[in-house]
Parts: sequence; structure tokens; C-alpha cells
Amino acid sequence: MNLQQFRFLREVIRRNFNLTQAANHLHTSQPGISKAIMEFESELGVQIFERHGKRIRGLTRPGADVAKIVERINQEIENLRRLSEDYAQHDAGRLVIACTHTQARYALPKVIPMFRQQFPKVHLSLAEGSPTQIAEMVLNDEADVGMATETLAKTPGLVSLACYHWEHVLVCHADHPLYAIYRSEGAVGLQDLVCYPIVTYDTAFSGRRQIDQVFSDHDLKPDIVLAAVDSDVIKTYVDLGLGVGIIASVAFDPLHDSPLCSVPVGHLFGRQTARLAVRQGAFLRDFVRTFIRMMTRQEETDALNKLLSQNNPD
Amino acid sequence: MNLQQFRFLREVIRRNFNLTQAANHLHTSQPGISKAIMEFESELGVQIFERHGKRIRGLTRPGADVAKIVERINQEIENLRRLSEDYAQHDAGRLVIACTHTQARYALPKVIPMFRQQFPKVHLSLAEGSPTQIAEMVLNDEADVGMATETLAKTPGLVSLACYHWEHVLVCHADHPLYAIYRSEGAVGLQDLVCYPIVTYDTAFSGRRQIDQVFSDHDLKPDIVLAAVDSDVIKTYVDLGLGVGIIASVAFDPLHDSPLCSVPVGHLFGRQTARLAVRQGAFLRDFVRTFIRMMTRQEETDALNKLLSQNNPD
DNA sequence: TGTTGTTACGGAAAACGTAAATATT
DNA sequence: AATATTTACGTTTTCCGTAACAACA
Repeated sequence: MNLQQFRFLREVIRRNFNLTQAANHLHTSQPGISKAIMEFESELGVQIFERHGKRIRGLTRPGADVAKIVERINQEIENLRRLSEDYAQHDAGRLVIACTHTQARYALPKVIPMFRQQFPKVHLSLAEGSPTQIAEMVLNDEADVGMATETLAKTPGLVSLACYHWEHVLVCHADHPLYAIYRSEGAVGLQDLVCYPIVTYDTAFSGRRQIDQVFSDHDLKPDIVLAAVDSDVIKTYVDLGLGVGIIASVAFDPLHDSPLCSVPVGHLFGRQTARLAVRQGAFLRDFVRTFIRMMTRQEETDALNKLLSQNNPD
Repeated sequence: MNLQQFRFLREVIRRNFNLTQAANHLHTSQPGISKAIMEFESELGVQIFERHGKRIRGLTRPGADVAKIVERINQEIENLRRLSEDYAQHDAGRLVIACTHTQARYALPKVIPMFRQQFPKVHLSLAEGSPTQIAEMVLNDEADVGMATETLAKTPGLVSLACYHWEHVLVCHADHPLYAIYRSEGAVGLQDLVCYPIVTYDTAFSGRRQIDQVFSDHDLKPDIVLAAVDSDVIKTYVDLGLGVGIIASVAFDPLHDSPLCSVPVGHLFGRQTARLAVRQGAFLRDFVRTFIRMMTRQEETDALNKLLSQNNPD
């Protein structure tokens, strides 16, 4: 039994039971993987993989159990690396943040400069993706923390914290009928909104689920003419006249975004919560913990400390 | 980094930072250990051991953190072995039960025959020891389960279950004054008891702590003339006239133990709870789970199932 | 001075990559 | 036929034990 076998097993599973792909990703030879896996199986006396002749199709029942334990070991190895790095080079390293475009563009800029100042030697990476991809990246140790409004809270294997709350706003030109309604009546209703073509986030992004939910709860069918992952793209198309936009309020800035105007619609779609997530059981380096503290509201302190101590048992 | 280094690190710590001893226990050479440890340290870039010149004295701060993670990995390796063995040879293996003499002599015989019948291929080992030793054995994976009345519940790293309840009895000859009091008044009191020399369990065994507690709560100083770990030994000396015995009621059998008589004193020393413990996070083989079920009262079923699923996450 | 940890060295074992063979779709 | 896995084999590296050396207490 050795660590190599554990790495190989993990990778073969991740690459959908394709030894060749796994070998490529690990920069080694396919026969090496094959042999290591077979030796592992024979040492345990248990068949890990479901085989149809020579092709590997999936995990056997025992294999799944073995894989679960092996995954935990791999995780601890990763923790060992991070821990020692934290001692060896306390303030240097790499922080990979997986987040949606909205987070990267509007939420993170409020924190990153402060973080840079405190940890000038830490290399930052922003990996943008869909909430599902973000969750996946954090689970696979490809990212240290994930940030998104959707998905994170309910993904098993992640622990998440509320980061900040936000609401949706409508964006449109000043001469749009909805803006007139807003000016005269102080608010727009769902009924008003549904009459016009809408440009908003792609499914599974930034509270889009909530938007769909609210419309369907009222038996309304919104005409979503364009969906994007990116608030800036949405605003661009709104400016072009494709429809009214629904975006996160944080993503609207009257100065930069003129001639567009914003109309609050928090009362329609409710409060959204952007969350931050880390992998359960992951060792968090000091600068990662600091980053999380910076991103998290004070009120969350208790939950935060609990989380941090849970992941860094001292 | 490799598993060997992890095994070595664990053993060096267990052997009080003596490389030579660790090497002997692992049936390998001292230089091998030395080299492996140094390579491990250099790969992590962290000094694990506190060194005074060449002597190793203890763990550094980072070393303690590393050791904690390494311990978890070693534990998972152990789990892997047990898991695969459970699949490969479902009903064969070895069950090591660490317990006190009282458990081995009086509680286990009620269950072992049934267990043997169900798992004839499982080799049983009873390791007797003090509650502290029992806890230690379970923590070190030298025993699969531990059983004792004391210590187990409050040992960190163990999870324990109530097994059965029992009370103390007095044992003495029929012509002893205390027996007369019992026959005439139906019960003896602490005041009666304290007048006579007592033979009972050694400190830290079978509810001895509770006995001491009760006497000191009443500002009484019992005259304990002999303390033993073993009910049979106690009875022997009672028979010889050294004093009255206080033992577990399960350890008294009127037939075998005549001419001694028993006097219930549960009302004085309260109800004791024998507990069974396993190492937290340990994978429990099927026959271990079955054994635990056999040893545990039905009422504990909920706690039991929770425990079992926690240790065998499927 | 005995005990304990490190360094040096050499034989044995295993790890790994290339090439070839075999099976699957 | 093309893709994927296993077998074969030879080189290279690592492992590990003995022996010698160095330092603590």
C-alpha cells in the first residue's frame, strides 16, 4: 500500500475510469497506473473496479467504500502540505478563489486590496465559473474557497457561511415605461414587469432560481429574451434595447452605468445571500482564514469561528 | 512523503521519542527510522522534533500539528485494512476485547458463546487491564472494543455506550454482624459498614471511585484492608476473614460462592454503568458491530445505530 | 562510558517507462 | 479499425540493513 496508489485511484475515478486520461493528467504512464491499481486490489484482496473484460466501468460496492477512505487520506495529505507550508512560509503561497463573475467583479474588489496589503506575497487566482463548477472546484481542492449565491449551501462536503446579502434591481433606460411607473408609484409590481422582455442571469446564477420561482409562484411566464452569466453583458444588452435587465444591486453603479437607471425590486424577489464555502475538513492556511474573515460579516463571527476551528483543529 | 514515514513517526512518538525502541518495535533498523524522519522533515520544510543536539526530546509546535494529521492518516489506513478484510473474509478475523477482570469473568460469558456460534471463525482475545490501560489499548488500535465501568466515557477519542447496569453487594460469612443487621433490619447502612475492615476493588476499578466518593461525602473513613482488581481474589480474602467484601453483584453467585453470603448495598453506592467503547472514527467490521449489539441493551438501540453508522459511513 | 542518533556504503527490491500483445467497442 | 488495458522487460531509482562514526548524559 502506498500513497501513489491512492493518488492514482482518486484520479482514475475523477477521469471517469479512464486509465489513459488519468495517466496523462498525472504525467505518468498508463501501464504504471494499471499496475499500481492491480497491486492495490490484490493487497487488499478486494476488487475495486467493475470490469467488463479489460474495460473499467465503475466502482464495485467494496470499491466505493475503499474510495471513500482513500479520498479522506488524500485530503489529509493535502492538509499536511498546506499545514507545513503555513509554518515554513507563513505569508506566502497561493489563494485560489472560485467565484461567479458577479463576485469577482463587484464583491471581491472591496476586499482584495486590503488582503493584498496584508499578504503581499500571496498569489491570487480568481477562477470564474458556474456555482456548480465552483462547488466542484472546491471539492476537488482546485480552489481554496468558493463564492456564489447558489448551490454552495446545499452541496454535501462543503461548509458554507453567509457572506453578504443583496437584492435584485431592474435596469432600464430612463424613458422606459417601467421607470415611469416606478417614479409615479414608488415601486413596480410583477404584473408590470412581466409585460416586457427581460434580460437576466443564466439559470443557476446569482439568484436566477429565485426569480424563476417567484414568477412561477404567481403563474406568470416572463419573456426572458437573453440570459447571461455576467452583469456587464446583461447591462450591455439592456442598453441596446433588448429588454429590461434584472441584476444584482451590487452590480449597478449609477455613475458608470448611465444612461441606465435602476429600480429596486427586492420586494419582489426577496433577499439573496451570497455565500462563501470551503471544503469540509480542509486545513485552512492562515491567510485563507484571514480572507474568510474579511469577506464575512461580523454577525457571522460565531459560526465563522466554529467553522475555522473545525477545519483547523489545534 | 510515504506511508512508512507515517508509521515511523507514530511509533517514535509512542515510544517516547526513542528511535531505537521504535525501530525494535517495528522490526527494522534504527538508521532507517532516522533517515525516514529526516527526509520527512526536509520534504515538509518543517522541523517535527525538538532536538537537543542529537537527542530527540519531543515535538515542536508544527510537529504536534503534523503528528495529529499523520495519526488520522494512520487511522484511515487501519480502516482500509479492516474494511477490505471484512469484504474478503466476511466472517473470519480477530476480535480483541480489552476489559477488566469483572467483565471477562462475569459479563462476557453471557455473550461469548452466542458470538462464537455466529462467528466460529473469529479468533477472540480477551486482554485484561485497568480501565486506563483499556482506554489506551483501544486508542492505540491494540483492541477493537474496550469494556469497563470507569474511565471510558470521559476519554477523548473514544465513543462509548452504556452496556448494562449493576450494583455493589457486600459479601461476608453468614455469622458476620453485618449479615445479622441485614436479616433483622432488611438493609445495612454506611455507619454499620464503616465499623468493619473492607476488602474491595483497587482504585480506578469497577466503581471503586464511587465507593470512595460516597464514604467521603459522609465524612467517613472506611478501613480498606485490601484492594484487588479481581472479584475472585476479593472473595478469597473475605473467606479468609480479612474483612467484608464489596464487589459487583454480577460477581456473586450463591451456589459457587458459599459459604459466603451477599447483602445488597446498591442503595448506598448507587447504580453503576458498565460501558463499552470503540475508537472514534474506527471502521468496525461486521462481527465487531454484531458483538457490540449483543453486549448492548435494547434500549440503547438508537445511540448504538448512530454510533455504528458514524463509524461506518456507508 | 554506555546509550542514542547520524553518516556511509552496498546489495536487493521496486518503481517506471517503452514496446508489444491482447481485448473491447 | 481504433481505443483501451494488460503483459513483458530492462533501466534507474529508492529502500534498507550493516558498519562505522559522533554526540549526549
